[in-house]
Amino acid sequence: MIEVVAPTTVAFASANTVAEVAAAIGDPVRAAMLVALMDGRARTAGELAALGGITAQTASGHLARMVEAGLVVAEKQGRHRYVRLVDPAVATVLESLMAVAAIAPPRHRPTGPADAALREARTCWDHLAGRLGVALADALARDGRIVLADGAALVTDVGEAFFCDFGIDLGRPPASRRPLCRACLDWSERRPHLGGRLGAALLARFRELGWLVPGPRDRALRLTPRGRSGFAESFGIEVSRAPT
Amino acid sequence: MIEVVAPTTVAFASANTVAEVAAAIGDPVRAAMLVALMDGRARTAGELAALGGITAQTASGHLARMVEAGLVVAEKQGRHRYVRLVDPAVATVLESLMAVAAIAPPRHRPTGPADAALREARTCWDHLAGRLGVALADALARDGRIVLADGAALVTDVGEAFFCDFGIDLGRPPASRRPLCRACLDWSERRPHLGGRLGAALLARFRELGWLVPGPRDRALRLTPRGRSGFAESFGIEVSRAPT
DNA sequence: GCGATGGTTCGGTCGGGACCGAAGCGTCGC
DNA sequence: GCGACGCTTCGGTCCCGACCGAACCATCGC
Repeated sequence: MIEVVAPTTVAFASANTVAEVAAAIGDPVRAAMLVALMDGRARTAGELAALGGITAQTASGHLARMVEAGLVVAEKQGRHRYVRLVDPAVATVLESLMAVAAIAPPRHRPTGPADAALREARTCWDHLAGRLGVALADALARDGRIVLADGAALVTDVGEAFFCDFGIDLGRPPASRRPLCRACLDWSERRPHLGGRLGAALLARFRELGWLVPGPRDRALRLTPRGRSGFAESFGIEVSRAPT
Repeated sequence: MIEVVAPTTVAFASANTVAEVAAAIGDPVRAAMLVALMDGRARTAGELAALGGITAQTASGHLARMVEAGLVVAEKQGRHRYVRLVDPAVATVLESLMAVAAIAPPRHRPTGPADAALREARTCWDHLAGRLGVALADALARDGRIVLADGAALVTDVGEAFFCDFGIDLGRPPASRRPLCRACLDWSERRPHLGGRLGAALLARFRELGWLVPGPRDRALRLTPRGRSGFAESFGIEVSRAPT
């Protein structure tokens, strides 16, 4: 018997605070900073200022506002101040905003060469996104290693054995309540890729194997020749045009 | 063999457009309007103006901006202008914003009586959310009718038969690409409830059976005495304190 | 100690946008 | 036709916030 208990004193978010959070994202410079932080890594205030093309003092104001809104946290380390997203939920907001922005009528939207690399393969929080990420989810589902139905994702028994062979230990640490395997909507492909602990472990393993190397500054990932053959052999994924 | 094809000409969302969409949400009045539209129903411009406590001409400006940002669509009908969310993806953004707002440190956040009713049971786009929605998902999972693992949700064979008995036809209309059953994070409970086609069908059936009746203006749902016993008998859900 | 570096605070400018009053336009009811 | 109604456009006010220059504070290397 599941009982619905009386109202708790949980914090309640009214429509006003939705506006506050949205407004804190709704500035070109701040949005760029947040997107840059989506890979989960922390950056210094100076890096973020340079990224936004603004002076340090303006960036300081932006950061203060985002801290106030509960989007990022900052911790001092020596004379640097490292900033990171406060929670994966923030990355989720950004992804969903991108999805809505992608629906909107494509007005004058200049797409540069960096965009192409991002569409190809990038990190989403700590897992793999982009065309390669979607293809990976498709391949795993095709081979019965995961079930990818209706936006949901589950690891099968076959899959568990496979991932173990591939060098990923899915033994669940009791401390972590993080979902094992989450279907995360890819904003550029409009189809799901794999998130959660499995998604993170897969990306970590790919980097360990030297299949993917991170870009210098942005979230783009570069596929190495070894990765090219690796994805083909282990997952049956043929990348038609390798990004150079 | 799954092939990753060369880049398509899909519309690309840069960080700037994320800011545009977020800024279009990031005003207290506009956010309140959008939240009011989250049930998927359309409202007239005048209703939304009254809801925000502003004059008609100011509301007109807000609506124009939200249309421009691709958040809502408006269609004229006689001398009224009906406004609705452009896509469920917009509701997803709002839900995720609420989730982030709920994480943020609970500052002076006055919670009124309407909030309590909303926490109890409400519509989320077109399905059931709130404590009752979360309890329903829990109960269905406990009875093996769905599998609710790691934020994912799948209907079992047992469940399919049960839902059929309950008066819900899950035969998939080929035209609809909408997920059958989606785990939707409940912002007030921080736990998943059921969305997708199944979630929508369940709520529709509950209203058909007279178990739940919609509130006059907001998204709150009221549990009827019949619903109280119905939820107990069919799902084993005991609501400890019925909202009057 | 002293300068260099990273970051913040203060003061001031300036543009965008939220708001309303008034006027204009289309639709409905009579 | 005529007024009532729903909504938009125009013009104007006002305030918030994004930005920078300058000064200030903390830390590091020496």
